[in-house]
This record gives sequence, C-alpha cells and structure tokens, in this order.
Amino acid sequence: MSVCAALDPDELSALNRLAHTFCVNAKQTLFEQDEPAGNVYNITSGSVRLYKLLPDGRRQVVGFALPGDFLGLSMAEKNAFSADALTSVTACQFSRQDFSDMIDKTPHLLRRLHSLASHELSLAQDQMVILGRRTAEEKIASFLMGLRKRWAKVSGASVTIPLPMTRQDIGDFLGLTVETVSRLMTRLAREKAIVIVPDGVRLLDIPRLERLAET
Amino acid sequence: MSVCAALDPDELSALNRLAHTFCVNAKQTLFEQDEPAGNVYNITSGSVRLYKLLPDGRRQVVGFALPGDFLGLSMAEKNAFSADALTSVTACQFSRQDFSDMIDKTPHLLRRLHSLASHELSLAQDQMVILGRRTAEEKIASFLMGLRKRWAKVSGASVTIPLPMTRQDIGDFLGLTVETVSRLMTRLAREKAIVIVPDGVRLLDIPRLERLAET
DNA sequence: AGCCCCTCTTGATCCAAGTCAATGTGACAA
DNA sequence: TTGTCACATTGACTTGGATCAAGAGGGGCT
Repeated sequence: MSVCAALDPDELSALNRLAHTFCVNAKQTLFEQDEPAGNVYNITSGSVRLYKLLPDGRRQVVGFALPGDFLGLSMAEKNAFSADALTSVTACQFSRQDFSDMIDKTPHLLRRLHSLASHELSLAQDQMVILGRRTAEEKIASFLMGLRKRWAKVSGASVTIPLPMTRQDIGDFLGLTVETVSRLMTRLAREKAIVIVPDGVRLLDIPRLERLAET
Repeated sequence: MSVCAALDPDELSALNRLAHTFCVNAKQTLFEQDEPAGNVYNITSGSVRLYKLLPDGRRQVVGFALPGDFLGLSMAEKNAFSADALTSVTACQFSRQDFSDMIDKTPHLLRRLHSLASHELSLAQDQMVILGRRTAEEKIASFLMGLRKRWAKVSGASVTIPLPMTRQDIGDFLGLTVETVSRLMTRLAREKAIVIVPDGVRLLDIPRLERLAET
C-alpha cells in the first residue's frame, strides 16, 4: 500500500518539503467521518483504525492503516470514514491544497494515485467477498494472513506479527462479535495453527501457514 | 457513476472517435476475472453483473453496472472480477491503449478518473458496512433504495424500478441465500412497503419510500 | 400440445454465530 | 493496597438465516 517505494527520489523530496510531522497518542482521533477533508497523511509509525458508524452505534471497520500507508488520497470534499490511532502514531501531514498543487505539477504522480486508488478498490472488493461469503473461521484466517503479509512489507517477513487492534476491532472489521473472534482465535491456538504470545495477547505467531491458508 | 456528464463536449467527441460499438445478448460474458484487461467499456444500454468466484463455487457479486457506468477504468493489468450481461447490452468499447493515450493527452481526464475511482471506493466501503453490520431486511431495503436512486439518474425518478438481476444475484450481492431474499421481498410486499409488479417479478414499485428508508 | 429448464416461492428443520452472563487479568490511579 | 476500567475469555442459551425439500409458474423447444 505504500506509495513511497513507487516515487522517484526527486518527487519524494519535493513532497517532503511540503510535509509537517504529525504525532498523536493512542486512542486520539486523526479525523472524523463527514468532516471536511483537510489533509493527506502518510503514516510513518504506528497503526490507525479506519471505520464508519451507523446511527444506532453499530460500527464497521473499513481498514487498518500501517506504516507506509496513505490516508486522504481520494481528494474528496469530505472524509468517507473516521480514523483514530491504535498506538501512538507519527505521520507526514500535507495540506490538501499543497498536495493538489503538487499533483498539478507532476501528472506522473496522478497516475500513481489512480493506480493506488484502483488497488484499494480491488482490496475493498476482496473484503466484500470475505464479509459476504466466508465463514467466521475463514474470515479470521484470511485476516491474519493478510495482516502478516502487510507487516512483512513494512518490517520484513516474520512468523511473529503484532495485533495492534482489539478483538472488538477485528470483529467490527470482519462482521463478527468479540466473543466469536476470541473463541476462534483460541481454537486456532488449540489446534496449533497460531500461537498467541503471552505478552498480553497482542502478539501472534503463525508457525503453520498452510493450516491457515486452507481457504 | 456516469462520467459522461462530467466530460467536456470536446473530450467526449475525442473519446467517441476511439470507440467501437459493442453488443452482447443476455448471459454473454464481457470479460473474466484474472484475464488480461484489454478494454474499457461505457455501458450504453442494459445491465451487467460484476462478480468474483471462490474456488469452491461460492460467488460474491461486487456490483451491477447500469447504463452510463464505466468498466475497466482501473487500468490494472488484469480484471479484478468477471462481468456478464443480465440483459442484452450495448456499450462503447475503447482499447486500453487508446484510452491510455487519451489520458496522457488530457491530464484533466485523469483527475476525473481518480475522483471516479475514489467514489467507487467509497461505495465499496458502504457495501462493506451493509455486508458486515446489517440484518437481512436492512440489506434488502438499502439495496432497493440504492438501485432506485441509480435508475433515477439514468431514466428519471419513478416509483417503478426494473430488477434486471435474479433473486440469486441479489443474494450473492448481499451475502444472503435466494430463499432469504425471496422471503423478505414477499414480506415487504405483504407489508405494502413495495409492490412486486406481476409481469414476472422483475419489476418493482416502491410506493412507501419511508418504510424502506427506516435504516 | 407436451417437455424441459430455470426462477421463484414456501414450509420444516437445523446450526453457526449472536446474546447474555460470569470471571479473569493487567494497567493505572488514588 | 485497593479500586476501577478496559480487554479478553469461557459457558449456557437463543435465534436469524441457512439448508433441505417440495411445488408453482413461465418461456422456449420440438
């Protein structure tokens, strides 16, 4: 999801001249759904929860942003979702205006943006398949596999992956309840498909990839 | 979803010079998932089903394309989903190459494309909310409301809307079975929220918008 | 006409996941 | 230390929607 690798050094440094460093602590809000979109962010460290709320309080998490990910690239007038920090987060912040000007000067960049947006759309459609046509166990498995893959891009492949989000967050991402998430994670651990590292349950080993990959 | 209205006459006629008219009958395939993407389509008449298949045959419909909609704008190497005609369909067809050249000549157009893609992403996220956090009845209701709105853009507001897709298609879009879709539509009709016009159940009146809008 | 096939409906039954409730556990504050 | 609070787990039970099964049209074919 990181576009950084896709940018020329010149472009990157041009962008960096426009950037402000932005820091928030865990649980703080980056921006809220339906508010006028003011900025573009590139996450430098930490993780962010992206979600939509229904009027009655039900919540759908539409994604998690990890280091390298961009937020606000749609250049829409209003934010399509709320975003808040799961851990303390640092990000590069650009104003929409600066970013927009930058785009006008580098048509190149716009192509990248479009291909990024298309890729995100494709991921959203994959998530639609997961939400609509997968069982609870398949949902958990594909979530863990996907997260593992994303962490691998950020910090290199590893059997141990961090889960910066709560069980509730995972449930709200997969259309499940906390209890179901907890039960299935325990079951996967009992079956030795995963190991819940006893540091406070937010760290996970996936020693038997093939057990999870049975999708 | 139509970008036509968003294009200048000059741009539109430039596009049209590149276009071939494309016709298929109901149930014919426009393109298939994972095949190299060859063309961009702008639907002129008829409706198209967009879907992904799981290896075991489960299907997730990711959307329906109506007149005015574009397909293949992502410019990705491969199709993210399959598309086939629900009714007989006519479309303007552009080759990827021509379309890509056109984009290079009109940076303007690329901005539109990006904003279109962002809008689609936002719709996909709304669909994630529906799939993950809505009850079966809410799913049906929001589907019908959404379809009504889209037909209104194509052919003007009307209480009567066509359902070119089968109950199975609706189920595969909403993460439900045919039986559940059928039962709920019958129930909504019994409660007089909708009227299933007796022409072969593929035409629908929504006389009591507010009954459905209780979301 | 008669036949096949596809779609839709409806009923009876089942089960995966939700709900409700109790308990555990670590972090942090007073 | 004790209390509070947020998160996680586990068990008992309930239920919405799935599954299974049986018709009912309707359209196109010969």
